[in-house]
Amino acid sequence: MKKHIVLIEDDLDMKSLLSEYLVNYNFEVSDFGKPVQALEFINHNKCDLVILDLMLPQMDGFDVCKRIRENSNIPIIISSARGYLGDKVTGFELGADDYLPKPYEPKELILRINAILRRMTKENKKIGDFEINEDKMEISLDDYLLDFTKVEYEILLLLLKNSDKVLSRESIAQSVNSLNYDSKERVIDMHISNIRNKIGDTPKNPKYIKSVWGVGYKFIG
Amino acid sequence: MKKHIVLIEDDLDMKSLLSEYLVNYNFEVSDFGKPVQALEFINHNKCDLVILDLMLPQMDGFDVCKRIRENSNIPIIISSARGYLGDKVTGFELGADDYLPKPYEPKELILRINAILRRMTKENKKIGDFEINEDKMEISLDDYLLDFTKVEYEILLLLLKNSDKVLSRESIAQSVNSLNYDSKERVIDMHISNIRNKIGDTPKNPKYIKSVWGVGYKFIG
DNA sequence: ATATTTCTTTACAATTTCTTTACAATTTTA
DNA sequence: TAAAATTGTAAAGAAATTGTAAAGAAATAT
Repeated sequence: MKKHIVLIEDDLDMKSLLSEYLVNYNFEVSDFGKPVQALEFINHNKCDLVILDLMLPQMDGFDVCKRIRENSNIPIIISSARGYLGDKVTGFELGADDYLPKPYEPKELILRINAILRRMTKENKKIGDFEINEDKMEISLDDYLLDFTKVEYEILLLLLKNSDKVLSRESIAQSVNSLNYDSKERVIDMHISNIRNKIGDTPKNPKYIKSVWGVGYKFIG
Repeated sequence: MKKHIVLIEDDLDMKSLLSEYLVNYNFEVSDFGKPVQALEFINHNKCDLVILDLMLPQMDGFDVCKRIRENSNIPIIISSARGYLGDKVTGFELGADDYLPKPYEPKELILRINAILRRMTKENKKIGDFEINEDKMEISLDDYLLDFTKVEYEILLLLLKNSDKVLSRESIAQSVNSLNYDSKERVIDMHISNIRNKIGDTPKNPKYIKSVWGVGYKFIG
């Protein structure tokens, strides 16, 4: 699936140029000249990465960075004409993931975007006793290939990729394609129950999938 | 806990200089002049990040990068005197996480190390003897993982985050999701009592949660 | 079209958590 | 000091959540 990039850049030419470039590299791009709108957008949409230019009119670029970090953990690449170390320090301290001094070659931006996204979308093959092959849509446990339905596969994959993290039923439903949370909530419990059967896990004293009472489920990594 | 960094650099002066610098920034450092030994080390020890210099004698630097990636997902920062885009492309394609052209300011290396490590290890918050992991919804006391119900967890979290501040029962009820203050006020007292039991605290002469007579409770930070 | 598989809903028992009550102990107020 | 207010908590009751069998609906394959 296309990764969604938010571009914050006040120079109109630069904005459209970069935007186009990113689209050519198969990213979905939402570009903003005004940080306020960008912040609004980030808080209400699923985005994968922010590219933030430091020279912005309304608001200090660092302030934007800080404001993004207040509500979100989304990766941020700061690009700036100012290459001073002090600016870099500030940028990283505010939670930026990379700092790219202008002028830079667009290709390098792509490289850095991909490097960060690669980390984010844990393409980890082995997680605990499980082994994932996303191409084949297969998950094995202790070298034994298990047979999951599509929804079961997606739920287990999500749990595995978020090892130890508590996932609410709602967030599971949202993440799992083809599961809408209009459905009665018990759907997910049912799938979890079936997954547990297939991986030989028990709800009480679980080895892999733990129920978090009143919240959801988590994979024990 | 100290993060363990593997430094691969064949220039002896540079190696010891950088090594010392990193140690000053409170990293644990293992430095290697020969990549073979570094690879061996990485495969048999718990390391958090690799700094790889491209100018190496025995083996092409990119080859080292590739070899590391065959067995490990450890973050790699490539540093190189060659700043050509082509080298960057190769580096990132082989799975590097950052590419830092020489000469660079050591401080910038630190910034980039920290930026990457921040992503890798969602660090637990420590407050006094307590350690919080909000993703996992877990709180430990003196490294001992405690088992709380949802409401208990939320109340304790609130108290911890407001160390030394007196919280009224009403404000606790408001902050804690799923607790409405229509309930009789004693609900919170009850939860506090249960929390105290679990963390081994006594109402009189408390170590952690102090009752503030006529007002509410506070965590003693 | 029919059979099969997968997904969703329902229902109910088992379980866990939350709330209330009640009373003793403590602290403040008068 | 006595009365009033507040706190601590055991125990009981109420409410909410979970597990899953079974049945129905929807999608997919034959």
